[in-house]
Amino acid sequence: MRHKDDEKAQRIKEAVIEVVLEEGFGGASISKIAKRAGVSQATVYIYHENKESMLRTIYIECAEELWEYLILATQGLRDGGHIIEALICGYYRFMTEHQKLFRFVEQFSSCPALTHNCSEIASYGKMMSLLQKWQDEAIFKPYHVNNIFSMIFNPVKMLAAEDPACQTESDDLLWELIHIIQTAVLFAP
Amino acid sequence: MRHKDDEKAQRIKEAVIEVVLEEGFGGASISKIAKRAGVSQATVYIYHENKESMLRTIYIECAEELWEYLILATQGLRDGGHIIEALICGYYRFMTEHQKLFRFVEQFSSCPALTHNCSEIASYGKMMSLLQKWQDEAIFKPYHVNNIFSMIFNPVKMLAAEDPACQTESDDLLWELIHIIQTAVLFAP
Amino acid sequence: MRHKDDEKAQRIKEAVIEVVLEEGFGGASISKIAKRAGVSQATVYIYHENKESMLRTIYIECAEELWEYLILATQGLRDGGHIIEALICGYYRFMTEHQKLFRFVEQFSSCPALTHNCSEIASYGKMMSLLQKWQDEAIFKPYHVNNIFSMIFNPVKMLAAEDPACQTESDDLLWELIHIIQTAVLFAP
Amino acid sequence: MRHKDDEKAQRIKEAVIEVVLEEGFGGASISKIAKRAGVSQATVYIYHENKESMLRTIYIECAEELWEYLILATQGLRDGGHIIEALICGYYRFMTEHQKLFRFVEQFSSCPALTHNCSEIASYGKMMSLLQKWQDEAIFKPYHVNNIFSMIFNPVKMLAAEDPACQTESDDLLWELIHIIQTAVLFAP
DNA sequence: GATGAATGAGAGTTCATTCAT
DNA sequence: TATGAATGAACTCTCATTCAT
Repeated sequence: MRHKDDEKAQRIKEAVIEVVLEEGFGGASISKIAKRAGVSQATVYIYHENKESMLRTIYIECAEELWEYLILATQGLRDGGHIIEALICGYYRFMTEHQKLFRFVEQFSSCPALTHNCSEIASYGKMMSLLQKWQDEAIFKPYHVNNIFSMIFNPVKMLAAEDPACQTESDDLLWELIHIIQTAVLFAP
Repeated sequence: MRHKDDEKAQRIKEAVIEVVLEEGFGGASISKIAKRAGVSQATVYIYHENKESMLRTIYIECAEELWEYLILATQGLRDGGHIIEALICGYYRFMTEHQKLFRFVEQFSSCPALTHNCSEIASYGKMMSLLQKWQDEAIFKPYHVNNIFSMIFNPVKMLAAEDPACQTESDDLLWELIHIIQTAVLFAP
Repeated sequence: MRHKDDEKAQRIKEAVIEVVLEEGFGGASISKIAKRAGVSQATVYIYHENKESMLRTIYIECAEELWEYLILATQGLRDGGHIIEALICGYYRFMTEHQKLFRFVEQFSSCPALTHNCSEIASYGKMMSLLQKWQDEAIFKPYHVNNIFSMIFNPVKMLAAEDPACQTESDDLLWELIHIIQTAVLFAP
Repeated sequence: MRHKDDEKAQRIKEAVIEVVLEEGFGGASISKIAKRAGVSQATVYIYHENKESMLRTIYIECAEELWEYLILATQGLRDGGHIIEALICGYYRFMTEHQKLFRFVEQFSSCPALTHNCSEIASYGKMMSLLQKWQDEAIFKPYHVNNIFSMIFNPVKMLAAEDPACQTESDDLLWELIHIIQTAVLFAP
């Protein structure tokens, strides 16, 4: 299961994401994935033990990528306003710049039948610890960290669904949202 | 495709929801659904034209149920604080009381391959209009209605994922959340 | 199994013929036939014991119709030339005027799996006897009656396949064919 | 859909022909065909895209075989009497020596629902050209080539239906038929 | 006489997976 | 490492047929 050709592994990963998004988990067959990746079906089994583990592996990689991106985006920041701006903007930027990847993660994580043994996303845990740390430092109001998390990351998701044509309007919504969350979660200056 | 036996239709609907939640959309086969509903596979096709339209029909029914429930919960309310409380509490109550149904809707709506022609949920539109009306009446702060919507309904979803054992903790989180949103979206009293 | 509504029986018969011609025997399902006839599937079983016997019954009716038509067309004729003209012309006329019915018979009779117990077409036997009688009367050359039969009825079939647009050309072919067969089967005048 | 094992392809072809003859097109299921060929159902789909194209492909192969056989049988002949003898005898011999194959072609070609896009039989066209050539050389009487074709090939078909027990009687009929057609289509010597 | 509802059986097709090459 | 060929199991869906109304 160790591989020579990392480019082939990458092609398979992209194929999985694209096919899942286009056809749903039901329609994402090894045959379609292999065709899209330009390899034979048997080759897929050189890089992955079976279909389930393939999906899980790729999901975890994608989720890690998302949270690591956000952790990086806040590195060194100490001001609450900047932190929230960095998180929401970063989340939004990731969403738009890696649309497929992001949607794949969303779709996967909302399916209990798939997620039920995928709590192992390291950088998600790291992000939770960061939030906790910032709260310990009294950067946020003294709310439960879960609620802080929800307030920061859930509302912005809706912008992913928007018509990507109206870029300007999306930007307006985004900055308004940042302002709302800042006011809600931070102490007045 | 016309029916007499509404109880059979109901059994099929429940079976669909349960099987989808247990096995995901990929694993939800007609055979499993029929077995769970206690009818023959062929009978499923008396009540639904095909699998895709079956899933869509049931999804729309469930989504309508959710939003109608919330519309009812706010009927007659005129105070911003009460409205937000009713919406968030109602959402939470619906989530816990109709857990399967709710999770089915969530899972379905995060799958683009399925949703792509399901924008036809009437009472979702009605809810948006209500939000707009309240905002026209200056009950909410003058934010975009989309952001209002996101703030109210997205954070509370996270509570659905919580361990349902700690009822008390969930309640704490809920009331804190209501308070946060009220402060964020309403004018100070 | 005796019926009131002969018009319904007729509608079913026509539906069978049309559906078989359009979809082949493989695609001719009771459901399609019933829909085309404007009755319920169950009603078909009031008029026919089962699918196989339905097809056989209708086939025999159609075949009888064809041969009876030809027997009538030669009634009273005593001259060889006229007889052959009447048979070939009659066959051709039947073919074009009852195209569906004729093609149904052709298709059915070339399928051994269906015909294997349908040798019971009375007027086909009568036609063979007529040919035998005419030969006994030395109207035809002293060939085997089977060959006489083949010569008269098989070549003309090909005209059924022709482009029905070129009516004139078909007519030309027909009259030439009649002439050929007359010369081949009759004594020179 | 590319193959290595031509013997397997051949086994499938034979299975198709046999099952179609025994059960008709309606009864010829992939499952029966696969069982008869000694392969799994899925294997059939390695050699053929789907059932319809499988039947069509095999039909065309068989029809080509028939007409090529007859073209070969007349190669080098220049005398009208010999040509007609070769064609009718050849047709009859092919019919008896490749009975299954022949009946399969007959049954298939009389089913409009199947044939509707199978006019692509190359050697059938070649045979028509040959007939035309012979007629241009004044070997046949100046009849339409379609009628010549009908006269030569249609009557002999009937012998395929005869009880194959009476070999002697069949031979009698055959030679008589050849004589009839020769007289009809050729100039008197 | 007529039908809507129901179903077991089976249709064609695709699945995830294996293995010899 | 990579793959074409192979397959048992499972898929969605339709079949011919029955029966209570």
